[in-house]
Amino acid sequence: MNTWFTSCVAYRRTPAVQARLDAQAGSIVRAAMTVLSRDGFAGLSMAAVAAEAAVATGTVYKTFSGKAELVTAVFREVVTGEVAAVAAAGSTAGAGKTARERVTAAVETFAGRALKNPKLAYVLLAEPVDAAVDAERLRFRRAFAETFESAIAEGVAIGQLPPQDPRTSATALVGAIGEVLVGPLAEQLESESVVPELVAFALRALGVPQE
Amino acid sequence: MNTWFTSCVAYRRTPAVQARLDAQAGSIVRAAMTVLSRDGFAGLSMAAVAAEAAVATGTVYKTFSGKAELVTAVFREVVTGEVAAVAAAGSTAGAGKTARERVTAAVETFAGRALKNPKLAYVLLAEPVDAAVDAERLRFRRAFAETFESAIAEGVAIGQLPPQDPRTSATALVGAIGEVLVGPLAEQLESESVVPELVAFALRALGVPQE
DNA sequence: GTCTATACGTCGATAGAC
DNA sequence: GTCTATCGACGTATAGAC
Repeated sequence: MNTWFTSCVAYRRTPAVQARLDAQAGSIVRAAMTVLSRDGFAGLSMAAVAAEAAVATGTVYKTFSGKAELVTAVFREVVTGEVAAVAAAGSTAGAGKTARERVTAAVETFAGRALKNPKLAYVLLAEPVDAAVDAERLRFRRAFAETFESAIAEGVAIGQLPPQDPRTSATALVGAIGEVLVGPLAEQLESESVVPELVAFALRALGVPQE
Repeated sequence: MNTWFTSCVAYRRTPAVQARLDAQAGSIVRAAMTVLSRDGFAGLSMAAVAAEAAVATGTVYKTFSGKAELVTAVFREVVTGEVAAVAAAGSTAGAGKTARERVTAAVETFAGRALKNPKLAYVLLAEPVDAAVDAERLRFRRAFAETFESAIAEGVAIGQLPPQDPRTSATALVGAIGEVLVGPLAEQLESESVVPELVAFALRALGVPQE
């Protein structure tokens, strides 16, 4: 009668098993990213992810309680990477950079990465899906804005940028870039001129001195 | 047994009846706008709309096949009005206006109307709902961008604005304004300074000469 | 309005880990 | 030997086609 209880306590998840489970979770998320980049949310079915990860559908539910959880996990994973890339490009780390150089680098990174992976970018920015994804997008946009905000604040502080509310300018810039990219991304055309136009717009908008 | 069939064929919709049906459709749409402004999409149930319009729920289905159709009808109705207001504000009609005056008027109108009716603006711009509404939003944003585009093109043509792609700038501006408004709208705070900040951002972004 | 098809989530069986 | 992770097929709901 107590056999279940005692033996259950006796069983412990060993480090090896835990590591394997963790690796599996990572593998499933990566598979989902692959599917998302290729087929968008429209193609992101549990079956497709399971197939891509080479596991059974039931196995996916061991790590994610349902599709919603999987979707948000993948979304966050991708966004984290994108934000990090843009933050690095616009970072103050390379000291001695002018505001012009930093803004240019950040915008080019943002837009350039999007245009190199248009399907994924469209998915992140605009593909009509559902309320849960919309809510994630709001967070995503804010995360981007925050990386811009500190850079702008510093530019204003050291007089390289004219007086302005860094939070507003950063938010506006993220909205501007996102909105402009939606068109080209939706139609899969990589219009060459869009990135330079966007950089010029951003430089003017932040009041970066000409040349 | 045939009574239904014969009377159906014999029955013709008179102009008076048609007019009443049209009026009722308009009344239902207006009721839906009221509900939307007050409770957002979350409160936009067929029952709530019917109650607001003082008709039975079944009556709503006479003019709209389902909730999706009602939602898009209302969305389009509201958007048409907003676009017209902004277009009028930034219009070339008042000839002799400088680019600065027109940009300022358009942005102030856009943002001002949004902040006067925050719930409705939040609904139009950002409230997470579903794919159908998201798709409508994309059209909505483009409609706005087109009104800005012609004004910018003219400003560039007559040399009041520096060379730039009017389509890109217009799209970017719509994205910027929308993104900035989402924050204040979501939290129902009417931060005083946001409109002037937004105007300043827009003037810089389009390259309007200082003062 | 009905019908089909697609996809989510579950369940029992099997194989392997402890 | 016991327990658990994995598999894959099935039930069900919903959306889209005719």
